[in-house]
Amino acid sequence: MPAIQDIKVAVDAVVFGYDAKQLSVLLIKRGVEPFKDSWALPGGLVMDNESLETAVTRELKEETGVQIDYLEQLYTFGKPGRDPRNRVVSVSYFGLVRPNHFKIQAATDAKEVQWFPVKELPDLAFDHGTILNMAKERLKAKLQYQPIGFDLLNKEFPFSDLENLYTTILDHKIDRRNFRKKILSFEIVEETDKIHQKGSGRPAKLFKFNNKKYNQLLNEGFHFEIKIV
Amino acid sequence: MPAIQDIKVAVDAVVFGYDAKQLSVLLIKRGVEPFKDSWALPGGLVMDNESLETAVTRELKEETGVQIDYLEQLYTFGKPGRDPRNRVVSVSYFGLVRPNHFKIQAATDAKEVQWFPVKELPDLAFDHGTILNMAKERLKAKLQYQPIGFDLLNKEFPFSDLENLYTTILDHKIDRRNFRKKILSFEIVEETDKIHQKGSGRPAKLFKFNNKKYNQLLNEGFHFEIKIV
DNA sequence: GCAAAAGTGTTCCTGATACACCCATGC
DNA sequence: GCATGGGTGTATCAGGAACACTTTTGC
Repeated sequence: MPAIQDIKVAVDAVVFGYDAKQLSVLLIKRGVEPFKDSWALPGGLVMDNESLETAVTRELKEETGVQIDYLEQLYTFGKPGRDPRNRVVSVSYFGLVRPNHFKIQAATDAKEVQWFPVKELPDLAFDHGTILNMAKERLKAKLQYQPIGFDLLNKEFPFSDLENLYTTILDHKIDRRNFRKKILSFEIVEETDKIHQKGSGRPAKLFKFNNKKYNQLLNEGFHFEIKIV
Repeated sequence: MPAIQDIKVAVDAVVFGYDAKQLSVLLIKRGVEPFKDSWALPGGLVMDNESLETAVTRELKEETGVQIDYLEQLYTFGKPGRDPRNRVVSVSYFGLVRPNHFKIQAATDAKEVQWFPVKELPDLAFDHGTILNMAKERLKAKLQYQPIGFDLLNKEFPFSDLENLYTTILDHKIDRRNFRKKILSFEIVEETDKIHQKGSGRPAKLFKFNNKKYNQLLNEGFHFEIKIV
């Protein structure tokens, strides 16, 4: 057993947002060394008495001001040398926010915060590029077997938003009729009596995800699945 | 930022073995406080200059003597209070071993090592019961979308072993003909020219998993899938 | 010859895929 | 009246599920 272990524990978050047919990631510009002025994932050291989840939520709030709608653990990165100063083990998280929680504001260690479309990412500090890639894979995979897409849309959304979300993130065409049929067959989205007008074209009914119904179906052995490719 | 962080980093491993139609887990009896004489997952503190994977492998070798055939990260547990002494964040791993690597031998912090059938588990130290449950879920899920079952069997195995492995771990009946047809249709297992005699009954051809072929198919977009339930 | 496990095909049915036209609105 | 996006049904096809008898060996 080592006499005294000298390793720090940090958390980092990859937070995705979706709006205007674009998938974006929340990044901060570091205000302190190392990698001062580089773009990086929001995150920081865990405090002695808070849980890992509390730490991510706190750091996100402090550094970016975003309110998170979905959060899960992604992976833990701990190779010696990933931080040039001390050994740091980083527990990374994967988060999603709705468009109306997009308001951001930099503070503490972050001198800037910005949403970057995933197609136009800057170089990232540390091994954050690796973490981000893993998060993108996770998002693509999960979209196909868990209804997490709804956490990227407004609570009430036109069907075309859902459809665009899938085609954009998975980068694949979908047959509109079959997609709608499939989603509706799950009986986890409900029609509302609201109607949405988007400039030109026929107005669209708004739908909403019924989470209670989803959990109930889960208990009965239901399995969400949208296969693309 | 906290002045000085006081958190330790550990690794723990849930190692599964399969033999004689039983799924077993590798546990150690702790030789030191806390939880002295309790059964626990093998693991321990990470040394300053080793990676997390190296740490698990080392601890497994030291404490149990097993050689691991498959290893992946499972989840990181870090709630304050999970260790009665210090705050310890544990990165847990999920491992599989083949029957012929079943030889075990206790050492260092472990005063005993033993394979426990998952149906007859003792109470575990710390939150190791939770970790073990998550590992069981992961195993069940992965069996259905990755060919990891082969890492629990001998390199060359009769088809019935594979079939029994699936029925045992997933706790569900499978149609022998459909199962064989499905697996063979993937073209990732090959017939060998060996034959295996198991007491009574007709001798069985031995098959082996072709990992190169599997990886090649993966690149072509192949997706392993055995759906049960 | 009988007990035990291995090996093997066909039918049916469900669910996925492919595909094109009409509708409601703004300008 | 035309441009824009929304809404809808059917026919075909592929893959999953159900199902039982024959073969080879040991005793």
